[in-house]
Amino acid sequence: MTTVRGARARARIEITAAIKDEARTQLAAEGAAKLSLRAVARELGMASSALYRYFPSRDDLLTALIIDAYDALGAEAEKAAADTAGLRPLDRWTAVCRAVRAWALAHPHEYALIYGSPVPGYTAPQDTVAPAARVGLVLIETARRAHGGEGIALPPLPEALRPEAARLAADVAPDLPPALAVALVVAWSQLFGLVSFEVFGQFHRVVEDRDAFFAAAARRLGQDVGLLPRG
Amino acid sequence: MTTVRGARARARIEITAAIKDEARTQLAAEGAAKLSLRAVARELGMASSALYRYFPSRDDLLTALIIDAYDALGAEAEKAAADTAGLRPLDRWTAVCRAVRAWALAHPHEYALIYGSPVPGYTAPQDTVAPAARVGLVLIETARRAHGGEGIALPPLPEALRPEAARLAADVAPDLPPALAVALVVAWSQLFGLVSFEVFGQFHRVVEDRDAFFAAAARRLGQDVGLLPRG
DNA sequence: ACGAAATGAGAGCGGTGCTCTTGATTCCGA
DNA sequence: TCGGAATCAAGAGCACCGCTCTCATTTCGT
Repeated sequence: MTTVRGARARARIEITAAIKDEARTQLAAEGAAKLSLRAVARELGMASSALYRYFPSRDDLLTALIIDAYDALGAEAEKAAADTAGLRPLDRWTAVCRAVRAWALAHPHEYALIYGSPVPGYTAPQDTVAPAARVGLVLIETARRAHGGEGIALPPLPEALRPEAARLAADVAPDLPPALAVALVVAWSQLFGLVSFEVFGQFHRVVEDRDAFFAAAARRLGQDVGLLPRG
Repeated sequence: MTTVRGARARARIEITAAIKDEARTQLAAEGAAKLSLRAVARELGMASSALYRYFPSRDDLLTALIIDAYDALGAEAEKAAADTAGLRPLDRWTAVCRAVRAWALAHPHEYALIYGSPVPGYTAPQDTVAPAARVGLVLIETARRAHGGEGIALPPLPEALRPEAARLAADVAPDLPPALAVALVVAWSQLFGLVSFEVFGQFHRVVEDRDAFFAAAARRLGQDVGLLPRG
C-alpha cells in the first residue's frame, strides 16, 4: 500500500530519515531542550523553512523521535526476552530489566524524552501509545509463560482494589489472575523508577555499585510478581 | 546574621520573591519549557534586563525553583510523618507516600522539574542535594522508628551486594542493618516510579482507580522494607 | 557630603519557531 | 504528450527568546 511511486516519494522518505537522524544526533549531544530545527536544517544544508515540509512543527519532530525511542527500547526488551527463551522465568525477567536499563544508560536523552517530563504537550499523541506499551507487553509475556505451568502464589488483594484489579486484568491480560495483573503494573512502574533514578542522577553519591544494586532490585521485582528463584 | 540592613536590602528580598512567585505561576501554567524571563519581567512591570540583577541566568532561576520544589515536597512528607506520629509504622509509611503523591498531583510541573528530565544542566547544582534528600530522610526515619523495638525480618542480601550494602548503610544510616538500607533505597526509587508514572501519564488507559492502586502499592512498598501489617 | 556600590531602563546582538511568498521541479491524467 | 496541479526549496520577515552593554538614577557606608 505504501509503495514508492517515484523519485519524489523516495526522496521524501530519505530526507525525512536524514532529518530524524540529524535530530537524534543533536538530541544525544545536547538534550531535547537544545534541539533546534534551524540547526538541523543548517547541518543538512537546507533552508530551515524547507524542513517544515517534512515536520509541521518542532513538536511533531519530537513526537517522531519519541516513537522511535519507544520502539528502540521495546525492541531491546523483546530481544532480551527472545535471547533467554530457554531460561527460568526469573532469569528471563531480570534479563529484560537489564536490557531496559542498559538502553536507558546508553541513550539518556532519548530515555528522558520518553520517561522524563512530557515536554511537547500535556497529553501524549495517539501514535505513541502502541510503541509505549511494548516493554510492558514483554513483562506480561514473561510472567504469562511462568504462570502457564502451575499457579503463582501472590498475596491476596486488598478489598478496595478488587474491582480495579478485575478491570485492569480484563484490559491488559484477560487470561491472568487479577492479583498478577496488578503486581505486573506495579513492577512495571517500579522498574522505570529504578532506571529513572539512575539515569537522572538521583543515585549520585547514594548508590555506588549500581550494577549490583540494580541486579538485586530487578530480581526482587521479579519475585514480587510471583517468579520463584528456582524451579 | 542575614539581618535586613535597610530599605534596599528589603526591596531586594521582596523583588526576588516576587520574581520566583511569578515564575512559579508561569511554570504551573505552561511548564518549564515555556518559562520565559522576559514574560516574568513583563508581568512584574520591569525591564527584562533588570531581572538579571537578581538571577544571573534562566538556569539560576530554575535552580531556585527546583530547590523550592524539593523543600515544599520535603515539608509535605515531614508534615505527614509528624501528623501520624502515633500510628503504626506501616500506616505512617503509607501516609508519607500519600503525601508525596498528593503534592505531585497538585504541582505536576514542579514535580516534573525535580523528578523529570534534569533540564538545566547535566549535573545538579550543589545547593539542591540537601533539599533533595528530605523525602528520603523521612522514609529512613519512619523505618528507623519501626526498627527500634524488635528487628525487622528482611530476606538476606545476595552475596554480590554485600559490600555496596555495607557502604550504603554506613553513608545513609549507620545504625540500620545493611539489608534495610538497601531496601529503603529501592523502595524510595520505586515510590517515585509509581508517582512519576501517574503524573506523567503512563497510567493513562491502564490504571483507572489510581487512589486504590497507589494505596495498595505504597502499602506493599512498606512491607518490602519490613514494616508489618499489624503489630 | 561625597564617592562607591547597587539598581533600573533601553538598545542591541544572535538565536529561535514559524509563516508567507516566489519560483522551480515533478507528477499525473486527459 | 502536454499542460494543469501538486510538491518542494529558498528567502525574507515576524515575534519572541536569553543575554550583554551602556548609561542615568538611586541608595549606602564612611
